[in-house]
Amino acid sequence: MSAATTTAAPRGRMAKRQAILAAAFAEFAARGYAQTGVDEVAAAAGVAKATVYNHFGGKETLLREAITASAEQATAKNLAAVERLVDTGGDLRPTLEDVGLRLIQCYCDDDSWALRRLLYAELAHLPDLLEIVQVQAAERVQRALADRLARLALAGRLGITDPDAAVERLSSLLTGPLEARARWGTRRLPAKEMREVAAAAVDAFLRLYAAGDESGPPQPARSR
Amino acid sequence: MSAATTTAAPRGRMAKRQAILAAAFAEFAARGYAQTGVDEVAAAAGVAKATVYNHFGGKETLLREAITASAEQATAKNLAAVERLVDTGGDLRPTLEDVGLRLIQCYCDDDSWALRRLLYAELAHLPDLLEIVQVQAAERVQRALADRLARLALAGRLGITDPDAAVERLSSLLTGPLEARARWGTRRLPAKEMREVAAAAVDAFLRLYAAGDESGPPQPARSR
Amino acid sequence: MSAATTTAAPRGRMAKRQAILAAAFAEFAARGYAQTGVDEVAAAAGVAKATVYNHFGGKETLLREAITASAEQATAKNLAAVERLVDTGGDLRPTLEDVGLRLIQCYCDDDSWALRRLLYAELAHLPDLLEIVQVQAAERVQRALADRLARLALAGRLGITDPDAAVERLSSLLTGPLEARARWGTRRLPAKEMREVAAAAVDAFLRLYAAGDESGPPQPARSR
Amino acid sequence: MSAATTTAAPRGRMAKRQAILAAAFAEFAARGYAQTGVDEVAAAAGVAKATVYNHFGGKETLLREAITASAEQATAKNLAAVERLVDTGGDLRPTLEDVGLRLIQCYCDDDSWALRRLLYAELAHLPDLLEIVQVQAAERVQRALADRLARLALAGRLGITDPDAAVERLSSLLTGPLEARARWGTRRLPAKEMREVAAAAVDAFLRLYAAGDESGPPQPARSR
DNA sequence: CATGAATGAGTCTTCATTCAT
DNA sequence: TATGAATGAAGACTCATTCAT
Repeated sequence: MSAATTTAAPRGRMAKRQAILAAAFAEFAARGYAQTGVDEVAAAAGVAKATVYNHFGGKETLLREAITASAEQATAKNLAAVERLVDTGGDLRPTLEDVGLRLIQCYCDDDSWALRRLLYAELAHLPDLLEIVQVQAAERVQRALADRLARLALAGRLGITDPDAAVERLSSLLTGPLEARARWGTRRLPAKEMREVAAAAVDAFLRLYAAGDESGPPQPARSR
Repeated sequence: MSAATTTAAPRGRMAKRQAILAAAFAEFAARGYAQTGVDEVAAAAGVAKATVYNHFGGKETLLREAITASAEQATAKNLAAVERLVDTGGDLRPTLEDVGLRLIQCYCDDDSWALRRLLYAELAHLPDLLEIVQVQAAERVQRALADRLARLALAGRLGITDPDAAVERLSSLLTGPLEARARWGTRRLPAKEMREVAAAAVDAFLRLYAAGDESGPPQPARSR
Repeated sequence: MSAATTTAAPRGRMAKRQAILAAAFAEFAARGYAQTGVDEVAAAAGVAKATVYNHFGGKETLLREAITASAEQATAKNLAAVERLVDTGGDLRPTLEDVGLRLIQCYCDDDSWALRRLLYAELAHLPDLLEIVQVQAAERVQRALADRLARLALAGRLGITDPDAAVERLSSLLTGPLEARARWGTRRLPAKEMREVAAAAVDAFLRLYAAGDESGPPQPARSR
Repeated sequence: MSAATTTAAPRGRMAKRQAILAAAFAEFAARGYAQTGVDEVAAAAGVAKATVYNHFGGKETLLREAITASAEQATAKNLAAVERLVDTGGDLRPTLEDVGLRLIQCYCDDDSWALRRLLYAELAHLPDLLEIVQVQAAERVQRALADRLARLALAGRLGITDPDAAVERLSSLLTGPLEARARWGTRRLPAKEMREVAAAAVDAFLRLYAAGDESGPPQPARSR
């Protein structure tokens, strides 16, 4: 998507719509929503400015739809990663490390950083964006991951009582270190460092939730 | 600071400067940098628009200085929290929970969310802001916390080999859950939930780094 | 052109461009470049301010193009006057007086004064304007006049050796008195006075360059 | 005067006033009246901005007084040149050439060009400036020159009937070529070229007004 | 439907001028 | 009187949006 800046004029109508969306996300991500003019988006998409209005009606809708589309793509990638968390019968650690690494790669993707930047920047301005991303994207991934962990617990491979709490811990251990290490998206993490973070997170996670260890989280039922 | 929107006209020159900075941060945080006019900042600070330019020379400098000032305040609060991590001789858990809770409170402070929003939003636009906040604020707190943990390890109270890695884990466990729970700053966490998160994080941390447990992190020396 | 201040909204695109140019020259001439706002030019042209920017990109370009256009018009008028200097076979004096009077009328035209005012005022600011006017306008007229005088000399009607020097003298005698008499454009010269100046200049010129009189200018080849 | 840009802080009150006037003329001449801020004048004069207002009350007065002062200096120089036009008994030509050259030098002085630029630029804006310069400066010089020519005519050295007309011709021949040659003040005339112009003008003048030649100007009494 | 052209509202910035010390 | 600070009015320029073709 970040490569859609210059496109050969698309022929179909839907192709034009897609080109505009892609250009919009790329430009907004590069310079920020307010700093990007509709002209620039139109130019990057290879259409006239008025065409953007014909398709989306206004700049705000354009942002909303561009963010929604991007969030959907990101969610799909995350879900694909989670779906690799299957019990192969062997050691769990390499499987978890693989999934962890893939989730980290999703998190560190350029578009992913751009999406978070746009969200943070415009949250105060467009609060309903939160709904889209929180409910449609983040929670779906969390739920899918919780499902898989619950299944592994049922199978006796992990000592998990509260899958939601376990997911929260695993996610925190995976993504917590990334903001600082990737300097909020301005530095590209080398693959080696990603693997280290994944390994460290999975190691801690396994020590916390070893099979047969029912000590789990100490709090009573979580209040959420 | 978020209450300084309407101020009785301050008398000294420095007082005016401070009023402008406070107003700028509050207004930028509320509506975003690009969406906020210098007029609005000036009005909120109770000065004329030109006075803002006399003091700061332009809108961008205003943002820079407002962010720097806010980051300094946030850093001071964080450091104060870290400094409460002293070995009282008794059980470590309540001390860690107290410090953890305070760090969470810092993280969940309105100004803190506002600061992160502004940073995320303008990072692409003003990359040097990262230096200020990353080096002057985040790393300083991390280092201070690592120092304290190292001291506790030396005293045999924690089984820590690599203090930096331990800090990374503790921070992740403490702040990782907050973005989703606080809905990126649009929901105010109840005190009870903060305590829960702190307790859960400290519990996991203590289980990972129990005294005498030298298993610690599995990787060799971290590559950063 | 100085009457184009209020125009019925022109329909074509070029018509709008011309209207803006005319309005710009009139307004700049009336109040000076710096004292005239783009709003005023736009209002006088009957278009929106942004339209001015769509066409010319900025205030400075607007001035440049307005001056260029005006200089072209003035040059055309001057050249038309010069072209009337043809050898009718009869007495040369009335022909020269007619041409001289026309040149004086060009010089004393309101737009002509305005053009000189703008040029003088902005020369330090926009030095390349000199090129436009000096080369494209003044020198073209001088050359055309020199050509005609040379032809008359060849025909034995005037005793001219160096046509450039002769033109310099004729121009000086014609326009030299005008600045003071017209009070630098703030006073409109009566037709009678124009005729007097023309007659006096031509009389002196004819006495200096009577046919058969080869005394001419005393210097050797001019050093320019 | 054009060297007064940086001044050691003057001590007396009048010295300060003079420094401000000199700085004002220099700055106005360099960048134009509207483009020059009062700050810049104050800085160039080495005083505070408010001091300028204490002395002159406003920017417009500052321009008026600076122009007046400069015009007085220019007039003095011109009058000094004219006063050298005395009958030495010998050939008139070298004397006239000397005076003519000096007048040309006055005309081509940097301050002189700057003065004309400012006048032209602000004439529409401040019409009373014309009075100052036209009456106090130009006409005084013309009258002084007419007086001298009349005296030479009375002495039988020149064939002049109407001294005003003769002055008009002499002035035109002297200064007419200068605008184009000096490119409206943007090119500095070499001394050789000044001498050429002076010689050519005087030669023409002497041929027009040779002693005993009473043909003079052909018109009836001039209508001014 | 796609587009080039036009626009009105809004923003940053400057500057002549005044005031308190 | 001289000055540093403050200000209100004004101006250049931009941009999201609409209209005529």
